[in-house]
Amino acid sequence: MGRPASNWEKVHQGLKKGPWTPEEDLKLLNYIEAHGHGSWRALPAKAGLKRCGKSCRLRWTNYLRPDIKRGNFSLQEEQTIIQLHALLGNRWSVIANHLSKRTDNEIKNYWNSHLKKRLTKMGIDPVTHKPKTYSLAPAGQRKDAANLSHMAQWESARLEAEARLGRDSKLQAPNSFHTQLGFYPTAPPPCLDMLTAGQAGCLRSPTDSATASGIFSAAGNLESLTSTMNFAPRNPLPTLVTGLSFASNSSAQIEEAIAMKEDIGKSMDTIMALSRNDHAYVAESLKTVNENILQPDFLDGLSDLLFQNSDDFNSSNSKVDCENVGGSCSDDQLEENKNYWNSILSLLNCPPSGSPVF
DNA sequence: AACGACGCCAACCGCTACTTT
DNA sequence: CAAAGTAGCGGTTGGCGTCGT
Repeated sequence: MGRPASNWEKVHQGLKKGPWTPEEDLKLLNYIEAHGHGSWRALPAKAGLKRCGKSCRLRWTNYLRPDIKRGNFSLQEEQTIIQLHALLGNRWSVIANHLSKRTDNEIKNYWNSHLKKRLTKMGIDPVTHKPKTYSLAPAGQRKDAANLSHMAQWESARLEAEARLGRDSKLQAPNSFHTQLGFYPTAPPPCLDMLTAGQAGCLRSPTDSATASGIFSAAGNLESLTSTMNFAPRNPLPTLVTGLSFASNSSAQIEEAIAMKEDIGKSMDTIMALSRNDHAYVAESLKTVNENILQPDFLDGLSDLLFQNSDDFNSSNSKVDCENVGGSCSDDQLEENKNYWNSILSLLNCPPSGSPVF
């Protein structure tokens, strides 16, 4: 008798499961090289494979794709994964988007089998990326960290948008080789610094969330941002606006900066250009909208904000952490922490391909 | 040499989001 | 606008290799 077959079993009756043989790999590879993958569901029959389309897609994306880097992770890659995981959590596909040539599955496995344990050994909670004693910290220190958390929320959303645009751009700008194969390798997502600025400008009060929502909706592909941020009710004064105050020392300057950044929100053309990877248009448009947004001062201010927060954090929680692991906090370690956040910033401000948009 | 414990990683499978009809 | 189809994501599983006893 036994249990009734599940839906999956009904659909996949007679299909092979388990490890792929070299013959199967070859069939799949040959077929995709000749015809592209097209519809994954239809592919197995056409390619002469007794597998489901999903299995073929997974085998291709995680193993056979020619643009996959295999082997040990470099120190740089490890650092990137840890930093992005601190911002994004288990959003492996978004993280993978920033580690060219690595698959989300590979990163996920590496995290679970290596990095998670390493962080745990170091006394860091791999989920929150905070020292395990963090919850005992005084309220003021937690507030500083909360600011960082807000920052992370924004950057998380931005990275998600980048990943989305990256995916979309694969569909929009294939080269002949990829057209032939029917797939597109990881394309450099356009730099969304303007979105960061847009967020800062448009979200200075809870009521402005509607404006932001409109912008993201108009951008079409960015719509899901609104669903992941949860910004307005909980964050009446988003951290990035505070970040602006580091770039502009007087309130008049802040207002001016905010007003200018709202121009970006109004510039739907610019956003649409961004979503279609029309970098030249975006660059030109931004120049006319607000020349100050992407000035180094602004980003430095943002960076300072992080440093200030992390310095506070250093002087309290991180020191606790240092003591926890059996040492004391030196200036070097503080500097290291500062560099940690600096590297996050630089990571976020540079497309993974290293190709500057502006 | 045999066995069990453990770790790694490819693949599975269910769920969700997105697209098409 | 709803339903159906499709693709993508992420948690989980199971097989295989390695190491220790």
